[in-house]
Amino acid sequence: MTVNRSDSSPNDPRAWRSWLASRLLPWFHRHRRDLPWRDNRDPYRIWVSEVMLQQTQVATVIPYFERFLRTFPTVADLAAAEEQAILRLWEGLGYYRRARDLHRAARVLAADHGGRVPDDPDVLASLPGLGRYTCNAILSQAFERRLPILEANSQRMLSRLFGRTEDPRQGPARRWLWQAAEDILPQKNVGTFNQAIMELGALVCTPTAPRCDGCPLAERCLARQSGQQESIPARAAPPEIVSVREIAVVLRRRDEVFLARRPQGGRWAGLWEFPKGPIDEGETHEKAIERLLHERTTMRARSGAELLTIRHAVTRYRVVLTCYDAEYLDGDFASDFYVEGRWLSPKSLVDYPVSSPQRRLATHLLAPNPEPRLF
DNA sequence: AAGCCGGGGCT
DNA sequence: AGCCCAGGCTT
Repeated sequence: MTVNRSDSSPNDPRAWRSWLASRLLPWFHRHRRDLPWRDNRDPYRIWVSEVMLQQTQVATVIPYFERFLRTFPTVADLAAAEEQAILRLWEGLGYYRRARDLHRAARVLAADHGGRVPDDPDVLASLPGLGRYTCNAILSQAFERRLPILEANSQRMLSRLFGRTEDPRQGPARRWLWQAAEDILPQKNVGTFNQAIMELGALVCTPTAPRCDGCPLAERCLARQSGQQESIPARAAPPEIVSVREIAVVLRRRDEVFLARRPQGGRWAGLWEFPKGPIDEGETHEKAIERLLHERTTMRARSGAELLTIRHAVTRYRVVLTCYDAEYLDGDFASDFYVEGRWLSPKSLVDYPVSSPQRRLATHLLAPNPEPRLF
């Protein structure tokens, strides 16, 4: 068996293990924020917090978390809830599939696992919404399982610590970072250690202007030694701006509102219904929309000033859209209109003081003869 | 591997 | 006005 000589290299994360724990754990003990999901090791609390924290900052999550746990203190409470009640508490957090997955997973646990969050990686990983990060975060924090985590904070912190100049989001670098996150795990206090890494990333090793003066790892940080702490992690290359043909439309028929959209280069794959419930059997969405619309759409993909133009002839459907610089359209025919800015961004629509962006949109669209508004 | 989901905070 | 955030799922 050959020995990988990198094992003894100073850049081998395994060689940093004891030093890291000795620097990180005392720092965390001193600087850790008092966050509501740190009150105890209840795996359900940790689970909910981890899901809410996905792509969402701590300060945003706190009030949602507290309200959520007051309403649904246990897995059983969550499992017994209506999805709409859960979504209502989620309004404003975004990524609403997280809430639906949380609900579905709670129902599985209530039905098959006695309403407990199991100390079992295979069971956890089988639940919707629980990927590698979230599973390991729960298992390490609630059950002291020796498993690594890698998310935005630790990814940035480890990239700097080990002087990794490549894009940490790309495959090989990402695999290296996961391995490093595993290699540096101490034998004890794994949950605390994982939290300490993230806390350092959140409080000290920040995306811009890292506070190296207050960093317990500064003396060995390779990025700092080479003055690259500001340039690591490498920025993702900005997405190439490509002109694509895309079309979007909001349809209203009787009391039902539909939002339809053709994804980039694809066929009519996306169609959501607002507020909910199927449209009539017998007429496919695709057929109806194809028939209704003659698109003249040029839209630059993702970001930048966009132009969305829709031409259509309406027969059975009524098309309603109120947005920036757009004309209010209603009736059996419609003229051209376009939306500038993000396509159907909730903020570009009416600021309606009710419920989620989706519901806000739906409510607005369902209102009789809404007035056009400029933003 | 890339696209998609999303509102809010920060510079 | 961008960039970023305690990611996961789908294609």
